[in-house]
Amino acid sequence: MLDMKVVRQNFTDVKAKLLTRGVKAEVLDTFLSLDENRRQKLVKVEELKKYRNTVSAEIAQLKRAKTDAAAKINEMKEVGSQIKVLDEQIQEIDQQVKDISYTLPNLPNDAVPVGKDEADNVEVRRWSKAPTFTFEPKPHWEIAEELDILDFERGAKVSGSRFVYYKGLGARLERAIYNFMLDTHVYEHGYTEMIPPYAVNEASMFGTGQFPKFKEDVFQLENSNLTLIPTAEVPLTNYYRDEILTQEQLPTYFTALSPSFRSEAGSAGRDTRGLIRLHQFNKVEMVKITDNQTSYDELEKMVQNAEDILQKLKLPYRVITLCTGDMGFSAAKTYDLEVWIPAQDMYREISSCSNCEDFQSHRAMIRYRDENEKVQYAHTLNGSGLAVGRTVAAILENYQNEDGSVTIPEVLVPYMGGQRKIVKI
RNA sequence: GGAAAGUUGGCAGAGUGGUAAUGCAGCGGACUCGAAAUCCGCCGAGCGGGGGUUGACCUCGUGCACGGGUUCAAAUCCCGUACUUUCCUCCA
Repeated sequence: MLDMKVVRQNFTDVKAKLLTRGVKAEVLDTFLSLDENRRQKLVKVEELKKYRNTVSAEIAQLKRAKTDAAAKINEMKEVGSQIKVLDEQIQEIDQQVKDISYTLPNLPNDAVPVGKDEADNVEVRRWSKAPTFTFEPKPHWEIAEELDILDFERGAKVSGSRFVYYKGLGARLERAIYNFMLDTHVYEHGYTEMIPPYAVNEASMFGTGQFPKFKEDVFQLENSNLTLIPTAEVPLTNYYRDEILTQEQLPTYFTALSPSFRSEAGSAGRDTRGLIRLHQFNKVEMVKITDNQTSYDELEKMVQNAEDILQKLKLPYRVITLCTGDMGFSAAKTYDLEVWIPAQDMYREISSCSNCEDFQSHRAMIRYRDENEKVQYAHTLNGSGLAVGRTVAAILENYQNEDGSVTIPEVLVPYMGGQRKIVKI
């Protein structure tokens, strides 16, 4: 959520920036005039309330002195009804202001390239080269089904499309990967390991920006206000919701493995096969809560933490900066990491690291006291480190051999009980 | 799922209709070589306005879990919701 004062005082600038994110100009103009109107009425009603407070004190005096106060009481009845009318009007305007402000995306950082969609994203760097195959590389779902380590058919039978069973060494591989990721983040990158709730309440979904705008993207539990988390970012970032931290608590680094549940409404027909787009997938998430000075340094470090995983796995990838039109709702700046998927002959997103600046902390009220004891909004960052299912897909494809077997990346061998290869039984 | 109690400032804890005691903590000062103890003074979040500065400040409103209601006036009365704790039941 944007700071109302910032919007008001820098309206032209804010408007220009939000237009690059697809917000309509008239929405912003309405927003500004509603705010103006609200403040005018607020001044009036506050004057009346001040008057009421004064006279009420007088009434109390008269009552104590057992004097007649009927005249003042009658006057206050009138004032009271005026206050009520104004309060109702203000409340109504307030609601309209909120309805708009809840759906306005974050302001892009100045360094973010302006653009319409993913075609305007900017590549920052590449690491390693796509492997060359002496045979036609197969898509990961074919490799996996031949090795009997993934079962999409039975996933569909038991749950529906976009659900899968990992089986045998497939399940073992998934577990090896996320243990490796967690160990690396905890023991090398300094994150605190968490196991968060996998269902969260409405306030938490609002806090990180999923609600109210993106309700159709999630699985809502019936007859409750609980939602299955679409990412561990939600419970991790909301950990400090409605709290004021001390500066010593910052920066805080959290990491967690969790399943992520997404309805994938509107993506029918896309990535219908394989591990790329499922209703449920595992992800190791990184979240940082920082002060408002160091968050961009922390973002760079977080991206490096994610890259470190890919480098240790020796998976070719590239880093891109998302343009204004392609960024997520809460982000001020986002780097995506895209891993090489040989069978598709392209890079696919495997991590997304964002600095949300104070956008989420305004919603979730995550604050800290600075060295002057002043309350400041914290900055929040989140990034995948990494999407586990997509990592499995990348490994199966990049490490596949002509005979249908898959070599285990060196760094995972200890996590696989010494096993170096997955072969057909 | 059943029953009861509770939710007040950083913490503890009063307050059953007249506008939030008190203690601890914190800040400033005195005493002291310094510290502790003691004494004196100050301070109660947060949120939203207005004026002013540009982020020293002044001022008002709001604020006693949240949302409504009654009243000239609500922490106090009424209704609803959430959460916490304890007991019972159930259960990995």
